Amino acid sequence: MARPRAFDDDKVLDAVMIAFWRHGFEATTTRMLEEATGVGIRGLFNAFGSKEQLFETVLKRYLRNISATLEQVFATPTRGSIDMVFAGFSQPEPPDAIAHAGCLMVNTVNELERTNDAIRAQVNAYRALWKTQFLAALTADGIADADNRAEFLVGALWGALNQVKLAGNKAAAIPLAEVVRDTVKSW
Amino acid sequence: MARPRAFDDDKVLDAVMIAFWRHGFEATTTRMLEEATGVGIRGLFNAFGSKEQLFETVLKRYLRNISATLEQVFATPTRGSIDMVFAGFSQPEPPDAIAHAGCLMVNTVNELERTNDAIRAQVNAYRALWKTQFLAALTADGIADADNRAEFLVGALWGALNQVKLAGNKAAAIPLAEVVRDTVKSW
DNA sequence: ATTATTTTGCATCACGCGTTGCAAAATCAA
DNA sequence: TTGATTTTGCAACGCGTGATGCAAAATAAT
Repeated sequence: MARPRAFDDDKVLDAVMIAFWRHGFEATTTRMLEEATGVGIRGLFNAFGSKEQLFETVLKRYLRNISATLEQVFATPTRGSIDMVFAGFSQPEPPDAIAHAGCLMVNTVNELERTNDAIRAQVNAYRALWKTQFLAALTADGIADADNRAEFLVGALWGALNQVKLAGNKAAAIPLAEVVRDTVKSW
Repeated sequence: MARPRAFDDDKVLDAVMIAFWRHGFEATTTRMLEEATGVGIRGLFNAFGSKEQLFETVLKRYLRNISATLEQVFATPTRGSIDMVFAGFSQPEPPDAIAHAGCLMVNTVNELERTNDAIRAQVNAYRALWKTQFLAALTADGIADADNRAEFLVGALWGALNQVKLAGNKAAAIPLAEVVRDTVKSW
């Protein structure tokens, strides 16, 4: 019927995600996307719409990825699940990872007013996802003041990720993470 | 000898600071600065240099402002000083304040690679300022593991400010702040 | 008044941005 | 092969950006 697409959508979206992750929405130019994906901008726009729609698609993908990981970690929600999250900062990252760029969603917070409502909604959804999981773990372990403490954990996590972005180094958040782990243990 | 400047430098820098605070460095255009200050861009550039230099000047000003406040709060550093910081989220803000925009320095983290080294250095200095004060308070109160805990407090504070920016509402960080206050009390 | 010096407003510059028009190329059912 | 349909690459567009050239305006010492 028609000419088939010459590139792998998943691979391209991953490359786009990394580009946005590293540089943010605004600072990532369409020319950079071309270079990162190896696909002409005409092809990208034809397949995924505008730059903003592309960003939206990528955020959805990011949310889905993390969500899948969280479902495993919090499969049986306990204090230990929370501990695993913050222990993650101490684990060395593979050389090809970009965990040193912080978190795509956290980084996006500062660009909210420059993007659309759908994007704002996704950042909020991401935050809500974390809170839900933390809350489940605290509740399952019968910990008091669970709601406020879940909110606290989300905030601490975002502070850690912000610090990672600032330092350009995942390990920079280890001291913070350690105190959080101790605090959770003490609840 | 020469024609005197027609505007008040302090007032202008305050207006510029608010503009950058609200929208970030990149998203604040020179035209917006004109409107915010009532001064033509030619006047601004003539007085303060380029947009980047202007941002640098404003960051320095911001750092100095907060530093002065911290010196008061931590004049006699104790647990209570730390408590005051996080209790601040519960205090209603005057209608003209822009505390709902989070913190200029925290917001700037995401723009670091798009600006120069001097700006990166100032953000780091700001973070170091907070850590120093927290550390002094913890040490003065003879609290163990002071260094890590000071790091933790900075991270928690930045997470809170990031949340404020996301919600556009200072009160959004209250649950987090309350847990931090309790935690500090328990040390 | 004259002169030296700085500020100011206007118009404008070159540049990079996101996006699109268009026609050639590629595919596959008929 | 034909024809319908989609993708692709090239060039280009309009727009907003940070920054500047220039001359008029404003000051204060001489």
